Amino acid sequence: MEPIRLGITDDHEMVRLGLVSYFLTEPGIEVVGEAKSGKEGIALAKEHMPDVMLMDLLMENGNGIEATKEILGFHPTCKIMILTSYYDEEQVFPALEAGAFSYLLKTLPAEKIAEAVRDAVNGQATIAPKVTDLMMKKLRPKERMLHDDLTEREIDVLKCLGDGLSNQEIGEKLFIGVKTVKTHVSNILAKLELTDRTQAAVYANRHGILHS
Amino acid sequence: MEPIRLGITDDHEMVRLGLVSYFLTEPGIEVVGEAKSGKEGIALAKEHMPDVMLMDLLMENGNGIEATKEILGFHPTCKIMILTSYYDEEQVFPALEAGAFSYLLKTLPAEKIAEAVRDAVNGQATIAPKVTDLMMKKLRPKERMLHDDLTEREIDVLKCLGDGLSNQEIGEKLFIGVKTVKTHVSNILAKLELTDRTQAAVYANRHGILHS
DNA sequence: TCTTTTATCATCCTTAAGACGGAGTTAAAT
DNA sequence: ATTTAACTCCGTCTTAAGGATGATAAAAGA
Repeated sequence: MEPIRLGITDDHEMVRLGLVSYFLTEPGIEVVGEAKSGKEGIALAKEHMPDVMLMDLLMENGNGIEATKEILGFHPTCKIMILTSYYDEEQVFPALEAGAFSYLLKTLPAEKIAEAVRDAVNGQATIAPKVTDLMMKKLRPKERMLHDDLTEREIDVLKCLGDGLSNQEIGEKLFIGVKTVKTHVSNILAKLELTDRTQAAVYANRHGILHS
Repeated sequence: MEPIRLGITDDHEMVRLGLVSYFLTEPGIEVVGEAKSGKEGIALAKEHMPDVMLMDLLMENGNGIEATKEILGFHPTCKIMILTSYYDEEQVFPALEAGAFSYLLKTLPAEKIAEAVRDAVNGQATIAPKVTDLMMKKLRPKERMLHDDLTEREIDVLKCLGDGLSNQEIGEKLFIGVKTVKTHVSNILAKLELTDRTQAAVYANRHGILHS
């Protein structure tokens, strides 16, 4: 049987070293190339068309998510396996949306990683338990936020309230009249079931409705 | 010249592999042992008394900071070099207080790590730039908080403001008259250089002045 | 002991806030 | 074509908020 052709993209030199040295002793898996950035990873994939690519996420030059999309563009059967230290929501979902096949944490023993590589070739994805937890949390119907009912403009006003601005100041900031602001504020208070702008300011701050 | 005797404590198998395989090719540095937890690291240090120990921080069984303290207890000349992925305040300062000699990030190329190990033996500490940034931030005299001037009672009132309570409600909660509350609020606004209760509420929330 | 700070309550005055109702415009949805 | 929703603006009315100022009593310092 042909060995599995594996690519490695990771900006940590030691991680690359560790993986390479491990897979040297691992029969059936051949490391066909290493890359230390997203860009290099893309080039590597183009050149060697590996069966599986181990891909770090946070890298200096072109992140793993972009690289994943790119690679799948010209090599759609490549099994791209995210191998990262983090498991933030910010990372996990974009990565999976980009088409990553597996999602592993670097805490995983090398043996398990090799196993996951073999599984990937057989169509079996491996997702780290901590990541599945996150997915469950995200996928379960999230509670309806009161402020989902707010219109865009009302959100604008609420953000200003969250900064402690007066109606006058809000009007100047949003280029609308004070009366208009008062209307928005009243509507906001009604929708959020609050009694005054101070509570609205607290609401905005505690729910992270702030100027981005 | 005797080779530098190096210990490695890290729960990531790949990192250990990477380090070991790198130092195999590095003259003058000999890896005398590996450990995959704080506890193992302590045992390793006890057994081999290495000149330098590369130490991860976040590990399952006994973290790197505890291990650092412990090891320096019986082997005070050991240069313990933190090698971690993170650089939170939460990690950096306890680690340095514990007696860690250097603080490196895993993003560092292997070559630089070897260099840092040699430097450590010669008494030259290496601290990652991102970490020194943190240190500067922490060490610079922290700005006087405006609310240091507030009296206890005013803090009580400010906490209530932070919850969006009206003067009436605050009075009921603190068992004082509305007039008194107004006095306190006015004093708070003057001391914090704010214009109204809404800004005070924002201040309270953003500075974490909340009911504990 | 004398002074300062803190906490309490008070009066007068001004105004920003907010409720309520009405209305015109645009854009999207039906 | 009609309805609905969103954004805008206007006026009236009521009240909570807040500034300025003063007073009293207890506690803490000097």
